[in-house]
Amino acid sequence: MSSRDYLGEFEHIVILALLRLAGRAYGVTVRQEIEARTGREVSIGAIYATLDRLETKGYLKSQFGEPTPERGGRSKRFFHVTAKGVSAVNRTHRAVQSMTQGLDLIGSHS
Amino acid sequence: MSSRDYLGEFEHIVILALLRLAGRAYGVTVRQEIEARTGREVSIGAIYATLDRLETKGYLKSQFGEPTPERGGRSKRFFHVTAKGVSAVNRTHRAVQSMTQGLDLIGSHS
DNA sequence: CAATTTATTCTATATTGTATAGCTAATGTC
DNA sequence: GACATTAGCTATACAATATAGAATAAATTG
Repeated sequence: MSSRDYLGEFEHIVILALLRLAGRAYGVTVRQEIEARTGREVSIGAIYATLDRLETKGYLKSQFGEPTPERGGRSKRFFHVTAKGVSAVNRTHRAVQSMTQGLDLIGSHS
Repeated sequence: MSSRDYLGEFEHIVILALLRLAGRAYGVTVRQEIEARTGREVSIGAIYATLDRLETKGYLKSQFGEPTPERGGRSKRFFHVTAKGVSAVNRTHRAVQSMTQGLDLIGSHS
């Protein structure tokens, strides 16, 4: 465990997108998945910046695939989560869960 | 909803601490609650900086209480979460949940 | 090879995360 | 009441994360 042990808010979302996209995760699909699921709009630049950071930390790995026979289309960079990345997700989840334990939320707060 | 709609990772933890501490949340107890629950050590400065930001965004409010009759017992600044703050927590939770839906985690990833 | 398309990289800036040091207001002691 | 001691809060600074937009690259087609 290095200096910052918990995933940032957006890092968390991005890494979850990778997990659910499994073998077909690359910039564009990651963005789509996040937008489709959460309704949150994010720039493609934001996606890549985060992917790069996560890879640097060893939570992801990536490799370029073969270009697909579509109009245009340079080759995609596919990402997958490492075991270390999965640990980070779990750690982050546990932290929130421990703080949420026994709270009802949706409360009546002024 | 303004520019950044989701709580940052630490903001999230801090606001959850306030919710569970209810009427007795102030700098010191917030810090204790987080450390006790998550095992995560945070400086008191980090706590206040985050509380101040959350208050600026309207997610919290604070007021000073009466000084307590202890040695050094100066008055505490008590914090409570606003309705807007509760909404932010829920929004953040929903985002993660929508991304987690149907994932097993604890997976076998390389 | 120019135009078009899909995808990635670069760059720049705002917001968050985090620690340390310093300041204030209480109480206790002589 | 001057001064030490204590609990709690503020100020400041800097590193890391979030985010957008423009620029660049690599394919495909006529």
